[in-house]
Amino acid sequence: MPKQVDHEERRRRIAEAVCALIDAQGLEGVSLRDVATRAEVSMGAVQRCFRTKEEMLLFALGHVGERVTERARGRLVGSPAQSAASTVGHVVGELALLREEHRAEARIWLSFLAAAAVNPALAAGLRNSYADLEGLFTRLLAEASGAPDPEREARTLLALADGLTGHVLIGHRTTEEAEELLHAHLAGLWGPTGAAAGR
Amino acid sequence: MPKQVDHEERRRRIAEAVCALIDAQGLEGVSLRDVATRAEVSMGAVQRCFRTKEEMLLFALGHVGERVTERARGRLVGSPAQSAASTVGHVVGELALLREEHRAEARIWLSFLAAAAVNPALAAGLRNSYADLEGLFTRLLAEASGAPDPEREARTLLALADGLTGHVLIGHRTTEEAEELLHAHLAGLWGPTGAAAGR
DNA sequence: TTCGTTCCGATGCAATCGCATCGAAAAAAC
DNA sequence: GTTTTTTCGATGCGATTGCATCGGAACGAA
Repeated sequence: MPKQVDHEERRRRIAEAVCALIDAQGLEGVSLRDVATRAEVSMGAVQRCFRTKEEMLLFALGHVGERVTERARGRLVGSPAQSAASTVGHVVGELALLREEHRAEARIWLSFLAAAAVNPALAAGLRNSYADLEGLFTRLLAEASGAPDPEREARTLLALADGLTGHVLIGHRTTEEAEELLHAHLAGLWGPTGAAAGR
Repeated sequence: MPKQVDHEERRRRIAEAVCALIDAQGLEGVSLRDVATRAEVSMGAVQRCFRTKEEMLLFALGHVGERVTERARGRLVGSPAQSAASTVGHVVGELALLREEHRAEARIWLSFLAAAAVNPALAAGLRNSYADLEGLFTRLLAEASGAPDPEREARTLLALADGLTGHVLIGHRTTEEAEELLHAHLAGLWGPTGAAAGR
């Protein structure tokens, strides 16, 4: 009893459309009709995939969350031989979503963050991703730096990256400035005499 | 030819209503009708005060921006005799919008931030407030710490505060955790041996 | 008073929203 | 081949949106 089309694949496709729309016009600019058009499916298809709009957004949130953490994790295991310090720099750079190519994801992330402030379900979804990232950072910092409290450093780093991302998005900070600030902060982590991460 | 009612006063009143609505349901939940109802004025009044909805939102953004920077500045000059370190701690604590009483402002701020990512006019408004805050922080840090680059520290601090605020809003971080991280970061500023700011 | 101008609140309107429903096409069962 | 069941795309519906328009109240000048 094979279904006519792969449902999961379609959900993925719709999630991508949602992301594209959020990137272009923000969360408020996302209507079911536009999503259907962008995903090149009928409105009925969208409604069958997701019972309600909120359910759709929630899935899309999980989708980008997965992509982001996946990429950070990939960066991590992808360069096991490098110095831990350099690895931290790379992972954070990836995570901060500063690069132009990830600007879209940053906008999407920020939209969800703002929406989550008044929507418990979205907040729960976001917390999952944040917990993952924080754990990843903590483990990374634990083996990379001699800091006595890697968890504290990871939490600080995560918040700093998030804040910088927002500042870059509204043009209050350039990508270069943000990266420099991030690297300077990291350099301060392994003692005032330590060498900064590459770049 | 005195106007029947004070226009500026009314604009203020409407801005407050906008803020209250954003706090409760986010930016998407703000309609002209709801604003009028909340501000206890007619819809026509809202329309005469602001030609368009965007103009209204822009004014509201400026309104909260003024409130926030004003409060931070007030904190600054209000305690000139204290140690600079303690002052920094207080100002940042105020700015981070962590306290429950300022949670509403934090939500509003975050909403505008997300909207600004896809709305140049709002972004410009936000940049003004950020520039003010950054200048304030920079001057404060310059005379408070012996750090060689107070501007860098100010920028980092601002981003960290913003990031933490977001994390608190979605429940990924408690207010206490965030304050502790903020203070720990500050403590690291004036040399690893320096005393932390008061609490 | 009477006229003319200005300001006010209320209502109208076209567009769009999320969601429910429907007939037809396809698949499965027999 | 026929019938039954499921899945599809499309359309309908009530509600809500931002904005435009309208009749009347409030004021100053004559």
